[in-house]
Amino acid sequence: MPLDDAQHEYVDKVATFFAMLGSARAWAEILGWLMICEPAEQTQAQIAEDLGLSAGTVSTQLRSHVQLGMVEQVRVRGDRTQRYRLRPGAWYGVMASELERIRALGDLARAGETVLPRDRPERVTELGDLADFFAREWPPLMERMTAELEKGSA
Amino acid sequence: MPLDDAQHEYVDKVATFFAMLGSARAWAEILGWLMICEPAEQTQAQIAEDLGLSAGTVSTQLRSHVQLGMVEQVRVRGDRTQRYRLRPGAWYGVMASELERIRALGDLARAGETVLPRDRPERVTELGDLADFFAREWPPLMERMTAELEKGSA
DNA sequence: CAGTTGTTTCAGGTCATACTGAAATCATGC
DNA sequence: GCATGATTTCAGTATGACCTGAAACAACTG
Repeated sequence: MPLDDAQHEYVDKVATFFAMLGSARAWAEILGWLMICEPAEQTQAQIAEDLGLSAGTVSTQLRSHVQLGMVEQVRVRGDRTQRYRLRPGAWYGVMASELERIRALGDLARAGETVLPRDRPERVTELGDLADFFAREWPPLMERMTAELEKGSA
Repeated sequence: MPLDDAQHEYVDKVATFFAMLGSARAWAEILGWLMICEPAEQTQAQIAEDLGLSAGTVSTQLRSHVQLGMVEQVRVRGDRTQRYRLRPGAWYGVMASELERIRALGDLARAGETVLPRDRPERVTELGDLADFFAREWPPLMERMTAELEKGSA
């Protein structure tokens, strides 16, 4: 089913947002469309057709989504075609994975201690303190988040 | 003062990290150098010389840092040259500004309500709930952060 | 006011990457 | 096993970003 005007506008809005953050346009368009398409499960061919993208682009960018954990494949017995859909809890997963980046920042700060400047060393140490703080706070924050979101959907 | 081996390695580490997140290499190198250079205040010419970058690149990328609030200019009376340094609390500011992105995500989710799919509408609504959650949690988290970091530096 | 040094601007070269289109590959149904 | 259609791969193109180098500009010194 092709996109109507409102859907097209929304896909564009999502694509613009994520493109601003550095994502490939096609990557972001696919994400936007998978948020609102009907049914939620779509084949690569359908996505390519609906968004006017080449099959190659859809294949590549979908693989990226799958690797990032945003999208999952759905096997349908008796049907040759694979379907893809936004993974339940996809948004939650994105936030949870931020912890890895926080840890990487902490590593970066610790590596800086070997070249710690005498003048204003807090340029480096503040980063370490910040990373430590978030490394401590993030897990309980994630727990509160899941508790809150489940409550909403119950 | 040119970089010694350890400093060069660290600048490279910082540059690689931020380049992975999509930053320009020169932007990230300048950031890394401003974290550990001595003294903390540097002129554009010094930075260009030390990092082996052109004056134009340093001018452009430094302006970006200033606009993002990471770096500030230091006026020195009686000296023709402007100096730049990593802003105190620069890392804190980065985290605090995340609230804007959270709000933007919320706007995106709300815009999606006009095209809410019948099948699995939580693809959109979960994003909104998530954004609302973080919009509520972020300010108190920031307060705890500042309290904690001040305690450490006291 | 001229000279010197630091900064900004900008045209051009270089490089990385997104995307396409087509060929190859794969998976399934008959 | 063959035919069909979906998916993957890949060479080629194009778009855009980064960076440089040079010229214009600004700010201070003597």
